[in-house]
Amino acid sequence: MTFEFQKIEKKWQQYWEENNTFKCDTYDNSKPKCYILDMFPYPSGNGLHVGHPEGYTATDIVSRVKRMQGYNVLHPMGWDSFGLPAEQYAIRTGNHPETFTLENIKNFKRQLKELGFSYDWEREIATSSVDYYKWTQWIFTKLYEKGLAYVDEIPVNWCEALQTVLANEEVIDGKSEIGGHPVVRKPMRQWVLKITEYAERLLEDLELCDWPSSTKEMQINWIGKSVGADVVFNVADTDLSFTVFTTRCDTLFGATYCVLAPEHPFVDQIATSENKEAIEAYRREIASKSDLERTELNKNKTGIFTGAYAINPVTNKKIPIWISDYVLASYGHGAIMAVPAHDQRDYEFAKKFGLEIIAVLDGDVREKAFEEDALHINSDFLNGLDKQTAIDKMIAYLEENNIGKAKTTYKLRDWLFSRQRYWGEPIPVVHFEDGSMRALSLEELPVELPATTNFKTANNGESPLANIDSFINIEIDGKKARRETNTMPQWAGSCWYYLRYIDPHNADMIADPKLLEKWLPVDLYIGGAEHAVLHLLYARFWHKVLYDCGVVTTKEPFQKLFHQGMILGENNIKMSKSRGNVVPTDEVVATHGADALRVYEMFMGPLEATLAWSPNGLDGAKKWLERVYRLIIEEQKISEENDGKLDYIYNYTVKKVTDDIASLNFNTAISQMMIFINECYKAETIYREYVLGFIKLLYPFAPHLGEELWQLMGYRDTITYESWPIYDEAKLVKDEVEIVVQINGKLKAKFNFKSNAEDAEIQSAALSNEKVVEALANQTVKKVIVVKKKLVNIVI
RNA sequence: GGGAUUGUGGCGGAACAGGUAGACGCAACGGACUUAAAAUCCGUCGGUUAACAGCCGUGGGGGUUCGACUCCCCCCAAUCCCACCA
Repeated sequence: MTFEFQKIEKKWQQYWEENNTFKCDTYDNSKPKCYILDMFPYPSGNGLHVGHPEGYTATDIVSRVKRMQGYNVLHPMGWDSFGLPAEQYAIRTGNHPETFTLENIKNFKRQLKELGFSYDWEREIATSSVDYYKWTQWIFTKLYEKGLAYVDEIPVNWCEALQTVLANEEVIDGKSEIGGHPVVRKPMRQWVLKITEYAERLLEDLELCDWPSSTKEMQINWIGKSVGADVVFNVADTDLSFTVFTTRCDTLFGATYCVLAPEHPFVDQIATSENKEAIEAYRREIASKSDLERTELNKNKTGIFTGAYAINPVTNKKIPIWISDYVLASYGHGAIMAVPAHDQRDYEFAKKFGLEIIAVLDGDVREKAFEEDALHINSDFLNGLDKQTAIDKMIAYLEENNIGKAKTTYKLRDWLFSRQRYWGEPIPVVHFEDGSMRALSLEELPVELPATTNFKTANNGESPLANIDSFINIEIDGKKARRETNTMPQWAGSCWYYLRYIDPHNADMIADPKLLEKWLPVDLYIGGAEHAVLHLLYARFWHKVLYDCGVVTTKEPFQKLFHQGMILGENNIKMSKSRGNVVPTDEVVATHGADALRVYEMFMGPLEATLAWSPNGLDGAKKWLERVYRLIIEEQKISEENDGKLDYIYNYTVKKVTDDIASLNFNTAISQMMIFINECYKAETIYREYVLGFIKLLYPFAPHLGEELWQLMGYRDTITYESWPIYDEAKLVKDEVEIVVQINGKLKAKFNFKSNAEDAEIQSAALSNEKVVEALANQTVKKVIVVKKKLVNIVI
């Protein structure tokens, strides 16, 4: 008889549902809290494939163990349900995106339930439901009030195919992240969030986060702090001046020319008439190149002389001002001072156009720029100084003479926050006829999405909401007003969802402050590494704003973060519909069951590893569960008496599984359970207590089978709140241990010896070992190294 | 170009405050049980070899050490992130 997983899994899923087994009472303070969170999914029309449940299984295991260890566990799930696919579906079919979204949610929910995850479904949220996005809008009004949300006419990434604006983060190599459509620059009125104001805190507080170092590294790079100075250059024979940013103001004596970004508006003011035509031509050439081409060509510097000269503020020499696309308009001031002797890019440019190269650091600049550290030369008051001293002195000089100052810049840009889409949170702002505007108050929220059947972008690229007169034209404060028609990007809802789970049905507040204080931060957060800089940076930003508003009391939202790896198709390629290598969870659940899927995915390898799907491996997991079932149900070996033979292996297994789960090493936890089961097959009898303990260890991984076996052992209630097994330290001490004998580091013999032996005893036992004596014949022993309980190494 | 991570059997992976390399599983092979197959149970399974003797083996080359998958230096390869960032 093998166990009928379909029947068993259904049975327990039903039991959990009927008994509300995983309900979390957030007000219950009798136990310590533990908040375990998954990155919630976008409910796509395709449903779950086997890649989805890897992270969900990991958090589910931890949640189930924590419950058994006496924690009050908050383990919720919801839907990141605003998004582009639903909108595109709506445009295509004319059906409302909500209908489509709700259907998908229903399907996802069914699938997640069939995988046996222990979510408290009473806390389910969806970012596209009015009850939820009312509070997303409320947070926006807080941002607005703090001056962190502003309108600007800025060149944006416009995607013609998607008819929308994309954030820089959503554009990859000049193409949209979703769909790979071409993206062009176009000036438009946009809402922008001042994330740059939080750059320093976002950087500093990474220290507080127990996160993978690679993720922190990516955020650090993304924020891109660089410390340097602004230096003001006057334009010769005019009253004009411009500012450059440099990290090496100490090399200012070597600045022999300046370069402006071609798009820099200042260029038009200073360019001499004979150069204007060439400049325009150059600009056109640049504009026609994609970003990719621009970087590809970076070996060959191009540029045009403007005809104007700047005055080097320390040498007072006239130096030419050029334009070149190697200077980016979007970074710093879009202008640089060029020090060709000590910057390879400047060096190449200077060589190509025959510009002066003056070494100000003591190094060889004949072949290439000298970019190492050295003492200063040709630098007047900086001569003989090292880098840092020279920088400090130069900054002091600049500030004294009012020609520059210390400055820190960040690569991080303000967050382009508006989208010209229907299926998103309407930005809760109204515009009056006099040009003023205001954010709506809490009483005026939510701004609901109006019903419509036309989901296409309005002319001139405006949101579809601009087509709906009844939505736009309102009267407020006794005046005629127009509603803002832009909506928020998909990231908005996911910036704060972890707060709402804590108090999901609160109609008066975002959440009860007492609960927020108690439950934050999230103790464990698991999700894909692809969110390392987008979602995880935006959410941290909003959290800090809410911290400043007094809504939350922790500086950071997610204490421990972990990224699960990707599951590739059998052919070692990323699963995708077009490649036809997607394995849907429904299929696996039908043929192997949820428990087998969970055990297999956790056993495949380390949680963070990217691994290929293997049907054989899945079979193996199922067979092992059957083997466990047979052992307990059929073998008739269970005894009320303990013969002691499994003492060590049982206690070691409890310890190993407990420790491995704590460190998220699920693969080795499972292998240890397998070893235990193998030992049980060899044993004559198995002590009943050990069977019960093992079932508890198994339960978080294979919850349906765990519950079933628990019941078959005679218990009526769920195993969910039984206490986690404890190991007996004393039983982990062996009387005898195996001692290895090496000669010159190579294994020669092994023998068993009492574990509490002294070095001398072990040594003499080793030296009198038969094999060792044989190997040592005619050799002189130089030295003997003894490691207690482990080995003896004889040097000859 | 910069940064990060990773290289272990036919395959996924164990083991690293330096101490028996290859746990556990998959595949393969053998045996038992079957009329037979599947399933199951019991074995074997890095290479070389007649050998459970010896030798060689953790991407390659050096080094430190009684002893190195583990530490140090130099290469090589792969993956990811950033990329003319001043």
